[in-house]
Amino acid sequence: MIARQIETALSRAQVICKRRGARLTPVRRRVLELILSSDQPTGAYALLGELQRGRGKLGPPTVYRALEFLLAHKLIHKVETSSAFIACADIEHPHESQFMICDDCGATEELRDEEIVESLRRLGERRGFAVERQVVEARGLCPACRSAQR
Amino acid sequence: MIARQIETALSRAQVICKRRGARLTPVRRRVLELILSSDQPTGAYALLGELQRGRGKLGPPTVYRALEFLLAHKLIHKVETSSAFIACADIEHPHESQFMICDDCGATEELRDEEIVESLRRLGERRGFAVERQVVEARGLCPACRSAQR
DNA sequence: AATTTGGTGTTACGCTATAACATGCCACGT
DNA sequence: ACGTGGCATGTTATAGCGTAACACCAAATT
Ligand SMILES: [Zn+2]
Ligand SMILES: [Zn+2]
Ligand SMILES: [Zn+2]
Ligand SMILES: [Zn+2]
Repeated sequence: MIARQIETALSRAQVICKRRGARLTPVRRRVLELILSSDQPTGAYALLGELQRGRGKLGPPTVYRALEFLLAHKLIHKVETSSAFIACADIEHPHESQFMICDDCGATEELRDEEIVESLRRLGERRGFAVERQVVEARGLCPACRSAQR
Repeated sequence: MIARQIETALSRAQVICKRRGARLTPVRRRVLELILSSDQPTGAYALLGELQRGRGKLGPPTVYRALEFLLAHKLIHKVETSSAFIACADIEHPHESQFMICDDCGATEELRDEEIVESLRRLGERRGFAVERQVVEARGLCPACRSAQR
């Protein structure tokens, strides 16, 4: 993402937080900025490394707490199979989403398919299960790597 | 699972491996047995601990290599959001499956819904993505914990 | 017999995540 | 202004998950 878009996204996040009485503090804002800057999912320790470039030595809890906040407010998603974090593509409308992850280059795309969301929710309901969170990730090869393979 | 069923499952696994020219060695068989014995997903280090009770000190690679084999042959599944391993409920028919995991008690159920499998595969295809592996996990509250909460 | 292959043992290390406690900051009621 | 309670952050230590690299051995292949 380019600088211009990042600023816009940060402003929007700021507004959303204010509306909810939540505080997008400098640390949290900076972590979100770092995640927005990368087009691929970023690991917690990579974020920590970047954070430290500005503020000297910091411990993992600092970044994990910021991540916890950003996750709670759905400003970012966690990609479970990569143990990494990615900016949400539509923070105005909290949602469940799905991810396509390339095993070759790591490219990760956020998708939204209501059919899958509903199927999974219904599947749980039928069993008396109250689904709170969905993790749906498809791993494989992206179009680019797919054609490069041959 | 009770001892009787475990033996049956192990025998079936043995047959399947032989058919494929794969070797279900003592270590691998033992790890599978441990996973079958637990009705909840088991972590690699818990398995390692059990393994050591019989064979003295062993390192993590021993158990991770066994897990790698069992996963490759679809005798077990990995529950990504728990970093734990669970026996497959139908090893005769390799498949993609989904999991319902209780955040409260850890109870984990393997489901099979072809609709979700197909939706996700098609979703990938539409984007030129070749889906090799699906991770579909729903976290929430199981029926028991749900009623216990009130 | 020599070579190859696959499985295991061993050591060491890296990455991911959290517990526990200390410190600092700010809003609020007095 | 003062104290206080709540929240965010800093700090240290440790737990949990996973793999690289190399050594060894036994069975299969030549
Ligand atoms: Zn999103
Ligand atoms: Zn790719
Ligand atoms: Zn299964
Ligand atoms: Zn439960």
